[in-house]
Amino acid sequence: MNEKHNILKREFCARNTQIVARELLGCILCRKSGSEIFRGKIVETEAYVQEDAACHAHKGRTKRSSSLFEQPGTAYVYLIYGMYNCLNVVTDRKDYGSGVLLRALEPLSSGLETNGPGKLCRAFEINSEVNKTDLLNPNSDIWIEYGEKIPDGNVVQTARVGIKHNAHYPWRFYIKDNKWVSKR
DNA sequence: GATAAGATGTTA
DNA sequence: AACATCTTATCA
Repeated sequence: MNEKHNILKREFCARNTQIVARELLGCILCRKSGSEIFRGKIVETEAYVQEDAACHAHKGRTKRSSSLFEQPGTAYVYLIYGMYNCLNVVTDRKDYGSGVLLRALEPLSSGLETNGPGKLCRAFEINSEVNKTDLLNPNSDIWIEYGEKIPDGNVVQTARVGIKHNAHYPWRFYIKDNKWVSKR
């Protein structure tokens, strides 16, 4: 039996970015490291689209943002403040710059105690090598599986974190009362 | 080629 | 509230 049978379908990511950000809550990010597989439930996300000045794809395709224009389900990893990586899932459609930032996970394997996008990537050994890999490919060392469905009553939608432009947009989603959601 | 700013996290 | 730390974008 294939341990990756529950991987997300391409159509899941090929939708409106805010929908994907909402639906990704409860899904499982998986990372293979050697013979071990680490899993974490996604509990906090943020949506970024091309029209949004806070999005790295806002000014069009650049060397850094080019991943955001790949097909839905592609990973976009970038370095922030010279020391932390952040992981995005590309959404919507090819050649349109949009994605969902994964901000926090609930650890389902030990040793993954994290909160916040930077530590998340440190724990999962996500670096520039992961950039532009396909998160929906069963042969990849990192992928996303379907998890539990989060009812609307347990989803909180608020403003995004740590940005200057359009900071009031309520494009951040997290699971209510979940201990692993980042603070700030 | 130089420079400022940044989707963060830790420390005081 | 300061700071660590470096790539990218945006000038010149």
